[in-house]
Formats: sequence, C-alpha cells, structure tokens
Amino acid sequence: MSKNLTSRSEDYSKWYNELVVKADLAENSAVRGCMVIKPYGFAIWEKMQAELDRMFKETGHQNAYFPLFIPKSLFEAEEKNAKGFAKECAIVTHYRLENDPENEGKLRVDPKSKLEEELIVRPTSEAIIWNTFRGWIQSYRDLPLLINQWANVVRWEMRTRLFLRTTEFLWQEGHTAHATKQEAVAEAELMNNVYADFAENFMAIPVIKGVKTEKERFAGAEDTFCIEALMQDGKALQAGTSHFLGQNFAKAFDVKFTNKEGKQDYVWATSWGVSTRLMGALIMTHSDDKGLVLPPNLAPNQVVIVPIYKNDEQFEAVSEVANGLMKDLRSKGVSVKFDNRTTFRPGAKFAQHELQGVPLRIAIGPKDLEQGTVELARRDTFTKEVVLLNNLVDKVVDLMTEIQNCLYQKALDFRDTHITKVDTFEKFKDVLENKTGFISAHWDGTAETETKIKEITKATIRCIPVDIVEEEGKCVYSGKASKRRVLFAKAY
RNA sequence: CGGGGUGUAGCGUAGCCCGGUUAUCGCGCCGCGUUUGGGACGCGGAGGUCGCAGGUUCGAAUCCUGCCACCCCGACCA
Repeated sequence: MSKNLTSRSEDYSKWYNELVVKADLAENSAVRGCMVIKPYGFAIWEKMQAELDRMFKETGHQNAYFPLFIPKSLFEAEEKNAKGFAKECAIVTHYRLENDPENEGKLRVDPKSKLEEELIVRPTSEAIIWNTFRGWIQSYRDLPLLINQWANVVRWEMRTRLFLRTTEFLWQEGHTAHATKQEAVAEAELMNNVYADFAENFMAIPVIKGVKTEKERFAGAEDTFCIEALMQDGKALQAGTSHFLGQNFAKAFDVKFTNKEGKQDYVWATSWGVSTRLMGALIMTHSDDKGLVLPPNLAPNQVVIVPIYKNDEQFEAVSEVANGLMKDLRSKGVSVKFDNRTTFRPGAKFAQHELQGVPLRIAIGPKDLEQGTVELARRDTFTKEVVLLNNLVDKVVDLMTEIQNCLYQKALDFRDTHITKVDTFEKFKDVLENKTGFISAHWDGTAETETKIKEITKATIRCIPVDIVEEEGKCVYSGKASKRRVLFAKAY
C-alpha cells in the first residue's frame, strides 16, 4: 500500500483501487475504463440504492425496467438528445460469431449476421422509455406517470476516470410524464431537492442546488437542475441532475393524451439521475490519508468490534462480551460487525477498518474485562476513549449522529470558505489558480462569454444557484450588465 | 486523433545505455514455530511465455524492425 494515501484527486484512485473498488482495466480494450466493484464497495452502493429507492417511492414513483438495446431509429427520434450522445455510443452491428478459417481456434464475426438495423447500447434511456410511454398514456387519468429505472448505461468517452467517468456505470434514471408544464417543472425541482436531501443528510456532502446554463444543459432538456458539490482538491463535481424536458420527447415519440376538456395534447416530461459517480464524490469529500471515511448513515458496518486476546480462554471471554454488546447495539438499530478472525492480529484489523472507513471501532481486551470497559476509537477524529460498558449502547447511538453531523459540518466549512466573490477578471483568474473552489461572479448571460471564460481559465459555470439574491452588477469578463451572480469552478 | 511515457511473478520493481552462469529486490502468498492493546518476527517454500511477432548473433530481458496494450496531457464528458 502506498505511503502517500491521499484523498486528493491525483492519487485517490490509486489507493482506492486497492481497497474498495477495483478498476480492472482488462487487456482487451473493449472493456477499457469499466469498473469492477468489489463486495465492500458494492455494499456501499447498495446502501445508497436502498435509501434513494425509499425516497423515490415516498414521492410516488415506481420502478420498472427497459431494454439495454435501443434501435437506432428510436435513438435518433429526439434530435438534440441523439446529437448530444452520438459521439459516445457503443453500437451492436452483428449477432453471431463463427470459427475463423484463417485462424485455428479463434472466432470471428460472422459477416452474414449483420443486423438490418444497428442497436445502440443505451447511454441513457429516454428514447426507449418514451417509445414505450406512448402505449401507456391515453388520458389525463394515466398521468402523472412516475417511473424510475435502476440500470447500467454505457458512454464511450474518450477518456475515463475511475468512478467519475467510467465507460459503463450504474445509475438510476427517473422518467416522468405530466399533464401540465407546471407540474413537470415542479417534479424536476422536487427530485433535485430529493437528491440534495440525500447528498447532505445521508452522504454528509453539502451541495448547491442550481440551474444549468444553456451550454451545460442536458441534450434535449429545456431546463437542467443540478446539485454541485466541492471536492477537497477544490474542484467541483456535478453530483446529480434533474431535467425538465418540456414536450420535446412527447413530440418526438408522439405521446399524446386527452385532457379533461377532451382535447389532445402532448405530455410534459422530466428525467433525473444519479450514478456510481456519487461514490467518487464520497471518497473525494471525506477521505483522508488513512483511507475512506464513511458517514454512519451510509456505512455498511457502523461499528466494528475488535477482540484482543492472548489465548483461547481470553478469546472466549471477550467474545461473550462482544456478542452481548452486538445484540444490544443491533436492537437499537446500529449495524455492528464482530471481527473475530483469528488469522489477523489486532493492528492489522485496525488498519483495515480505517482504510474501509468504519465510523467507530470498539476494542475489547483482557484489561477491559477486568475493568468493565471498552475502548472506543472514532474514524473521523482518530480520538480514543475508554468507556464503561454500562452506558455504552446509548453512547454509541449518540456518536452515530455526532459523527454524521461532524462530517457534514467539516465538509460544509470547507465548501463555504471556498466560495469566493469576485468582481474583476484578474481576481477571477487569481482565485481560480491559487485558492480554487467556487467563484461567485457576475455573468452577462451569453454563451459567448461563458465559452471565452472556459477557453481562458478552464472554469465553467457550474450553476445559477436557486437561492441566489438578485443584485445589479457587471459581467466579470465582458463588463456588460448582470442581474445576479453565478458559480464558476473548474470541474470534473 | 495529436504530444509524452511505460510494459519483467498477484502487486511494486532492479537489470537494458555497454548482449554472456540458474533474471534482482520488496510486498503479498503457502508451511512450521514463537507472537497478539496500532499494520509481528524467525526459519523454510511456491510462484516468470522478461507485452507479442520477426530479425541480428555462438548467445537477446538487453540491439534492430513491426505490431499490441496500458498510463499521463489535450480535444470530449455525468
């Protein structure tokens, strides 16, 4: 294991690769940039899935599943969407292999198996889902239609980056249809709020809710809401998006309904998604040089008990205490693991659980048995204390909340001290270069200025925050009039 | 697709310039023993198409040619 464990972006994948998730770049370039999620990493994703799924259902959504392959003709139906993804699609052109007569023992694509129409491996599912929705919607009584899909998608990016931009990734994509524009916009905003709630309260990642500029908007959307987070290295990360799609997809796929007045109209749509990218956000927000740091709400194991013993007799005695404690903690809803492996020594276990980010460690040894105590060690602060077994359960329950809040507060402080108000372009470049983080600056609202700034500084407009206060000002680049500040940053 | 770099055991590497016994070292792995309150130690052991294919040579990890793969930077992007 590298001595230079770090949460900084340059290195984080190096060590995380060793630990939780392995980005296994196979020798075959066809699966380049795909990731192998090891069991421990997947347990974290499962926790995220479960919580999100609960939140989606609470807001009236249902899960469904749609095909992986999208016929090209369907894919190209919504022009802007198709154009936006055209350069990063994996395409199925054949369906059969045969023995290669020129190469004994090898296979080749059977040229006779060429498909009439190519299939696109979904980079997102709007097309196939809206084609299906057409058959599901006739009347306003069929609306709203609130569907979510848990799936994998493929985007053949030129360059991949572990967690943040893998060729194949896991995500959820919500797709909804509504009778009115107002209702669809409300849905898009609602789901963006759900994401913000999830990020902040479950993952302890503070986010800024905002709206994307036209340039940064999802292909085919009328409006894109987003949550933007700030990583420890000062770069921004788009952690989730929610799109108001207008009637674009309804028109492209001819999805009409009869309203109360008996008139036909196209439905209004939204789509929204978060992905395994959130795992990258988690790492880059909370990790330190000792490895991952998990907020208790998200940790597969909130507490780990490590026994310390010199012989079988002591091991038995410690195990008895540990088992009792485990039962008590579980009854209070705390997830506990008793690491009773005899194949590792305590020090090795300590190190491993720190690497895996377990929020709280309880060590029980012979000394504790004598004194009726245990040793508590927090992952986030590295503080240790010896506490009496008597009131331990309540203490642990309290600590779960405290650690959760502590992590959020720490990330929030970092984020807030890295939002800098800037009024000149010189200062803009200086802050971007030396301080990093978000820059709050006036912008004249034109794509030209946005593009220019990106060319010069590599910073993009992350979002127009929803809670931004209106104020008169002058564009930091062009000097033209502006009514509000927007957030710039270098982003992943 | 442009610029740079790297391929030697599961991982990380030495050797390459200047060809020459049985390819180096560390981690990890296996066995035995001693250990166990912060990543244990000793002894023993297993593990290699030196990226692939040609060529030069008495002899190639090393030199030459071609190919392949991967990494970093840029364009692209959640």
